Amino acid sequence: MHLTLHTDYAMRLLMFLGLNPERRCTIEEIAQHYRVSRNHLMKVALTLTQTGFVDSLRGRNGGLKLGKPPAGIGIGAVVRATEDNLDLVECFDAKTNTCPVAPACLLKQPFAEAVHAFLAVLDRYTLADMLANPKILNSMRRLLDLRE
Amino acid sequence: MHLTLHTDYAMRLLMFLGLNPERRCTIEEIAQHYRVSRNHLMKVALTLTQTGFVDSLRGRNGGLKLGKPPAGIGIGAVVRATEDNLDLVECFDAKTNTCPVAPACLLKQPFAEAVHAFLAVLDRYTLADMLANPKILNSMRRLLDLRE
DNA sequence: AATAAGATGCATATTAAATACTGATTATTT
DNA sequence: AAATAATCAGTATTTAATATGCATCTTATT
Repeated sequence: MHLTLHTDYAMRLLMFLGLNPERRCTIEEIAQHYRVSRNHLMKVALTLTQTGFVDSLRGRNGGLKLGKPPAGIGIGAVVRATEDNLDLVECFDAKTNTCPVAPACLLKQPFAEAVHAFLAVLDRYTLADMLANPKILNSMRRLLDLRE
Repeated sequence: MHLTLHTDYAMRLLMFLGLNPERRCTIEEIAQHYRVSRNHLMKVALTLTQTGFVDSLRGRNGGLKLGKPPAGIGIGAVVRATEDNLDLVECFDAKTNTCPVAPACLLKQPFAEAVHAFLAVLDRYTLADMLANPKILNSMRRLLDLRE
């Protein structure tokens, strides 16, 4: 059980923007900072833009900034937006299910409840919580300096 | 985010054994019942045998039966045994992590907590709960009859 | 001895995810 | 107006994880 890199990158991107609130950051620079595929990050940025977590501006001097204040960006909401398949087991999706016992099976309930609990925990945290530690800002700055 | 078929099949296998407590069932017949790969199910059976959830006997008249009473088989424990990679994000595993911010990042904590909550819910259920609905027995019997 | 079952290891196929590529669109600067 | 720098969009390719298949070995019963 794991989340996709899509979600992982989404969180990193949001953290980067949260640590640089005074300006627009380009996808290019964020990708370089994390040493991550620029193309993939671009799709992540698109998802986040379409869901309103990020505000994008095209053209020269364009780039990304947060679409909401960090305290308004819930981790659970981001995961729900970026992780498109939260169906834990085959039988969660009637379309693809092949298990003949599914209609009478009692397994779905606890799994659904477990996913709910999982997201409920993430809903208690926001991007602001992720930025609370001053060490992270220093660490990111240092890494940026090293690279340049 | 999803569990592997390995876990899915493990639960189905345990339910089948739980519904047929009076005899040993062969992997072959369970695979046929769910219309599932016999080879894959065999590996699932091995995992469950090695972790004690299932008791296996080789040779003629051999087969599988539950290794413990249904009320002693927790869903959370089964998931932990069959799902080998519960590392939600890359940085959970220091060996494979590539994110340069990981040491200072605050993201790990909420995700770890969320997985914990997820498993805690499953720990509240046992195989006995899954077998509580008489409809499932009927449904399985009917499907078995149809097939033969 | 023959047979029927699980155990084991290796090989292959399938699928989802990640990445790369190409071109289009938009805005700014000169 | 032209050049440039950025995001947006769609498609194709690569890669890795998962699932499946196959061959052989071991064990127990008849």
